[in-house]
Amino acid sequence: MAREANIARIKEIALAQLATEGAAGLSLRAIARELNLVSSAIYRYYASRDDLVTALVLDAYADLAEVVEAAVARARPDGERRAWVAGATALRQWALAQPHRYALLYGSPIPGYAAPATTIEPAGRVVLALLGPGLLASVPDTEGRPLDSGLLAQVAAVRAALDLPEDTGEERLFRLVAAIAHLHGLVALELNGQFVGGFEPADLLFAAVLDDHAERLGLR
Amino acid sequence: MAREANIARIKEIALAQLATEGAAGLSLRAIARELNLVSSAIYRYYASRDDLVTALVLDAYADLAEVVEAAVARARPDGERRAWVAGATALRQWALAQPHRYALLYGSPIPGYAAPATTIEPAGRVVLALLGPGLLASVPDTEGRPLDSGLLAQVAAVRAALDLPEDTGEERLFRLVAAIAHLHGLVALELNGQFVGGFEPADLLFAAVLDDHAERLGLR
DNA sequence: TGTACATCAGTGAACGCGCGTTCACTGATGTAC
DNA sequence: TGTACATCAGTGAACGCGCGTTCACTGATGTAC
Repeated sequence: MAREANIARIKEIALAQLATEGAAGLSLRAIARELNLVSSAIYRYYASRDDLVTALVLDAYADLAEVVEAAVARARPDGERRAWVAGATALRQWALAQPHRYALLYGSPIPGYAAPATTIEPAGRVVLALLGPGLLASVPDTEGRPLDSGLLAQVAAVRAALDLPEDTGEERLFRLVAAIAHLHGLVALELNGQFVGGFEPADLLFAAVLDDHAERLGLR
Repeated sequence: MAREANIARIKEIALAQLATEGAAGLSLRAIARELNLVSSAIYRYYASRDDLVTALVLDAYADLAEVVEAAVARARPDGERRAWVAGATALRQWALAQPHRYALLYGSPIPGYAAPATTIEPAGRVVLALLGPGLLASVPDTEGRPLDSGLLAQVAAVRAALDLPEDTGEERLFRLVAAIAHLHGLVALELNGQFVGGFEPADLLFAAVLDDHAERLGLR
């Protein structure tokens, strides 16, 4: 059907705009122009600019989740540690290759745009992909200082949001959440480059931090 | 002098815009309107929109650095560990109180705006503030696995960029850089809230991670 | 096989709005002699 | 003390451009009988 091909073209052009102008500069008129269409014709495909943005967000989450899932699946035979590193590295590569899409998902919010509730679950899928089917289970449960009870409750909320098994230890989950936050911190630093003038954490630092978390998570 | 008061007013209004419209929506005309000025009058104060943005960026770096420096200085008598936690917490509080300014410095880049070289040094000042006058020295030098040599070189680049003493151990510096990346990762997560639908890492998780880094850095 | 109708992608004009930047200018204030 | 001049904040009009969204419409294609 030509309709689907057109939708694909629209998204493609929209992504190119995202890359050059940023999310705030995404313009339906400019897309129409590039498609040799009259500006109002876009409304046959998306009811509004925000609708298009939402479509891009959903696509990006799905795409990223798939990439991470695939990487984790490929590495799992070599152990959960390798799987963790592979998943995180896949996320980083995806972000480096398509910084505009990463920014769309994890960057500063787009002024005037509020992501609808439909994006919550796909966002969770990325986290689940990083955790993988076996990572959670293979992190040992106790280690180091015990967690504050309030913190336990907070972490339990993540468990609920992600629909993880009831018996997932909060302490394990806490360490995983912290590791994922670290992951995003490094990626953001690398992408925005605003950390220390000109310095990019890059491959090695990234690998070292991942490794460190693997060690502390007790993965093998 | 009235000039300085007007510059202050302009910046004030610009910050308010930043908060509501985001950096991409910052408009000289809107500022003029709010000041009951004709739009061209703004050009008596800033040569262009980008100039104004740069002024806001410089202000934000300076302001943040000051806040962190003060917090670190206050806590130092209680030891370097407290100083680290205090500095990081100050950064987080600043970011939570003024998310738009944090986004201006560490968020996704503003389309069409390239920060001039004059912003590099002020950016470094924030990192230096977090490191504090004594933190670097009080982190023990060796621990755990030795670092890859390429990574050592990368970390040495940070040392040069920040103008740190020649004898600053790379391994120490690496752990500090990683900790700061973690810090930004958590803050970005808390601000953007896009991590796991609706979940915010918040106080306790933040504190636990900071504490963890303090432990691993060997701070007391 | 042929006709009547519905569907739907795309048109073109318009509404009402925004923006950054330039330019020649006015008019008040401050400075030098 | 008074005059001539420079400085400079602010004016108002204009240039040339952008945007999202609505609306009545055309014309081709597909569907039902």
